[in-house]
Amino acid sequence: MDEKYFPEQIEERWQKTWEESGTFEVERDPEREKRFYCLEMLPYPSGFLHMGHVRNYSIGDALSWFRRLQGYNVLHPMGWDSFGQPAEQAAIKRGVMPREWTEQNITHMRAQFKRMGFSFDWRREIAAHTPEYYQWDQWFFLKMLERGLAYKKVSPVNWCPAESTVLSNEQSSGGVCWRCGAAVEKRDIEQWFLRITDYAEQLLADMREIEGGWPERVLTMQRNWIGRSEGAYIDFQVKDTDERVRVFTTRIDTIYGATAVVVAPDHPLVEHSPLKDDLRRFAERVRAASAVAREPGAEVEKEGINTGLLAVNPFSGELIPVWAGNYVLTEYGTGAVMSVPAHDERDFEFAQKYSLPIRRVIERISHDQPPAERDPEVEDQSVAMNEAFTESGILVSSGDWSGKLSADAIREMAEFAQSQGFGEGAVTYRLRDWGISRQRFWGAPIPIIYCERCGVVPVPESDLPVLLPERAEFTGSGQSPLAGVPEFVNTTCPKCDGPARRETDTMDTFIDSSWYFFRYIDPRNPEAPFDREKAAYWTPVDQYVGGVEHAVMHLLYTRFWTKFMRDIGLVNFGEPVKRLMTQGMVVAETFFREGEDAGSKVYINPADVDVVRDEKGRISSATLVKDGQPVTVGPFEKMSKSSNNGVDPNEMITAYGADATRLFILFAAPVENDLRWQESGIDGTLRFLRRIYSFVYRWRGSLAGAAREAGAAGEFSAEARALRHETHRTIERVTNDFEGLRYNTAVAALMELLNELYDFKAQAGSASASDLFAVREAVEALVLMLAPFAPHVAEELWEALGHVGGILGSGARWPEFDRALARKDEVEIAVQVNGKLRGRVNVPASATEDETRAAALADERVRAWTEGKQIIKTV
RNA sequence: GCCGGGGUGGCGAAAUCGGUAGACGCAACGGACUUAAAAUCCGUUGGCCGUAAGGCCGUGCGGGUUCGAGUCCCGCCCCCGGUACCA
Repeated sequence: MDEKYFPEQIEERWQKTWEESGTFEVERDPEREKRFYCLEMLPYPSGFLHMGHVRNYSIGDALSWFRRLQGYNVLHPMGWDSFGQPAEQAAIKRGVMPREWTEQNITHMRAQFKRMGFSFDWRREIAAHTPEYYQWDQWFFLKMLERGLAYKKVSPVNWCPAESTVLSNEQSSGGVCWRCGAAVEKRDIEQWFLRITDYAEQLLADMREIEGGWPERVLTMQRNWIGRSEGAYIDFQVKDTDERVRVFTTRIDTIYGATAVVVAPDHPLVEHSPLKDDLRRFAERVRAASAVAREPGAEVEKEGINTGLLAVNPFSGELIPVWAGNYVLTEYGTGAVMSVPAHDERDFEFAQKYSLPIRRVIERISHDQPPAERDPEVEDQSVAMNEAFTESGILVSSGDWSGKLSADAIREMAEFAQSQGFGEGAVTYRLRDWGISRQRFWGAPIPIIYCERCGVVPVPESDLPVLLPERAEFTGSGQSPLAGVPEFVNTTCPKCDGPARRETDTMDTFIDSSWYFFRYIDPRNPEAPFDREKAAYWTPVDQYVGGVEHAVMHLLYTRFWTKFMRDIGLVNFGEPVKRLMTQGMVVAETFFREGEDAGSKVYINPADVDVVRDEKGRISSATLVKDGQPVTVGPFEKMSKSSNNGVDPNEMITAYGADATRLFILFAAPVENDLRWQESGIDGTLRFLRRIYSFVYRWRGSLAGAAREAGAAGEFSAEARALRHETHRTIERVTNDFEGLRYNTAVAALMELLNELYDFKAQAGSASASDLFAVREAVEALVLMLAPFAPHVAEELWEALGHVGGILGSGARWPEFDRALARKDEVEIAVQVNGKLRGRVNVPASATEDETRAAALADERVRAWTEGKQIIKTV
């Protein structure tokens, strides 16, 4: 141990020790029932670690250390989400092959991870782009195909024009590409789908199992995304044709108020319209308009055309017009609605614009008077209503159904429709099947062969993996580069041996990440994706940590995938993750100058800026170091290339050490909050590490001989008792904070304990045996509790305190607190008179209410406020 | 619009059950040490009034419950995230 704290030396030394002694390598051990699977979302190997990564993995790493110290067998693995777009972009731009590019990046990033000192079991490392991994993607695909869960169809799909590829609904949420933000277009393309909709009901119902363990907002987002809607299908006969138009409604009770049927512009029914040419033009226009990315919240003007067709309301027999409207969506429900202007806002707006009748058929329930039956002759309420009445109530002007409550009518009318053969109760979902075909090279090939004679033939399991070729032409044309590799495309049919062609699309990379954490438990298994026994021991994941941006992508897909794995007998549960933590972003100040073009900004890296602060510490101005001229101070933004406000973790490690960097990132804000990066903050945590280091340095000689048993230390002085109280109280707080992942307060508690140690009156070298015992107890607890945050320095200090073999190797355990010691034997009670703080008194913790009251009343200041008054009180 | 989460010092934040608001840290200011700087150590730091003792005010706004409200209830405002012609 040096006199001064040099993070670099310490960190290098312990990283080497950990690696050599396999400190974080674990095996399934059925004897050890206490096991813990701690997982963080695997990174895309972009080549560089950023602060978001550091935060993500520091959170998981701290928890892993905590559980290890508690005696758990902890699985904490790491791997690479190494298929994907950027590798292919690099190939297009710079001609480097995706595999080469990716593997270089992995090498570089792995070294960065090691430099952070994260406690991964590196023997279990996996990478999605290796055939040993992606063959199981292909295997799962074949299993889904067998079970009818994978199918191919032509459908309008989301197309990202910037990246020339198809996206799933989840990946184009909000009408923009999840990766690049480009407005998504619709294209008709034949592609493979997975029937995630078969699991819609389970995905909703099983949320009960993870409620409390997952953030409420993630569950809400998934619930909304699945979008379950209960209602009924109703068929309207179209006059003078054999066609029926089927609508979906959740408000069948309002059907007597339907004054039109409105269909989507490209609904098949419009072919029967006498105005079909106009309608086709209308459909074109609507289609073009919807391809433009819209501002969220911007409402599109409702437009429609009367098709000239008439439909029969099956309940009332009434003939109503059929319109085509831009507000009816092809992809939801049946692409057709019954328009009830009186009771639906959209229909109301549409009816007003096109002067359709508005007929009220639901009244608010009133206890004073029965609902008035409307005069059928004057039933148009266009004047009387100035907005739609969308609540449920009691039916009026609805034939035999009048007088019923909405809830009853909804049920009974659906049953009636079914018995009459013109409808049925139904549940629809917003969730669509998962389109997984990508016109990409850098992904797992879809294991399908097209034979002229046999048609679509799955690749036999024994022929897996379907290997990606080493090279291809990268043009960015929108067709898979695989199509241009004849030795890949041309093959023979597994059934008839005749000439055949391979599927050239690859799988969505979200398939890789849907089950990767099961591969960690058995990463080299050549026979199966993983061993069931091993899975039964390690999974489900106890704690998962990652960004919230995956709420309706990865986190939904992986729940679906797990349910499928359960159905084919690989696991015996349907929820892969018990607890989920979504960490906040790392944000930093931005600085910029006006660019050449009006309104454009040139962002300047914070490292190149000098800031001037006013006496309150607020930034008052900033100048560019290079030229001394002022720059504009912008808002805090997520660290990114585009805002040029990223901080390189490598530079932080060089300047402050991995320990201080990790400690700061966990201390500066609660894990779910955004974290404002301020370099001065990391100074504070470095200071804390230096203080604890120099304290141990000063005391280690004296502590070496200190008693390890409280009894041997004899009587404790008041100060030693107070220190022991602080120690045990801190252990209690920190332990509880770990359970709730409240790292910021855990670190604060450690800082407080260190402050107590600095305030402790005894000096190293002259302390009594009992003082030494109290200090030793405090320091050892402090060092062990520091290990999850700053493992290198904790190891160094643990060794300095006389322990051999490293923290985990020495058999150290998370400190236990003594409940009696954690409680104070004397408490300060604040005395309030009429709700105002008037004094403080110290009483023994065991004091009765009467004693406390007496003590309170004896206090001078309290007496001054209670003099001559009657007293009624509580404690 | 709807759903979810928030609003506490100059800043990040704390207050786990309705009981001392602002722990811990940053920044700032003052002091010690130093030829000097860095580092380190000590102190001050929500606002107002007061020489002081002390008092008053203070957790987005307005009400309410309570001996007592950052915390509970009612009504608003604002911010962040998600999402939408979803029938």
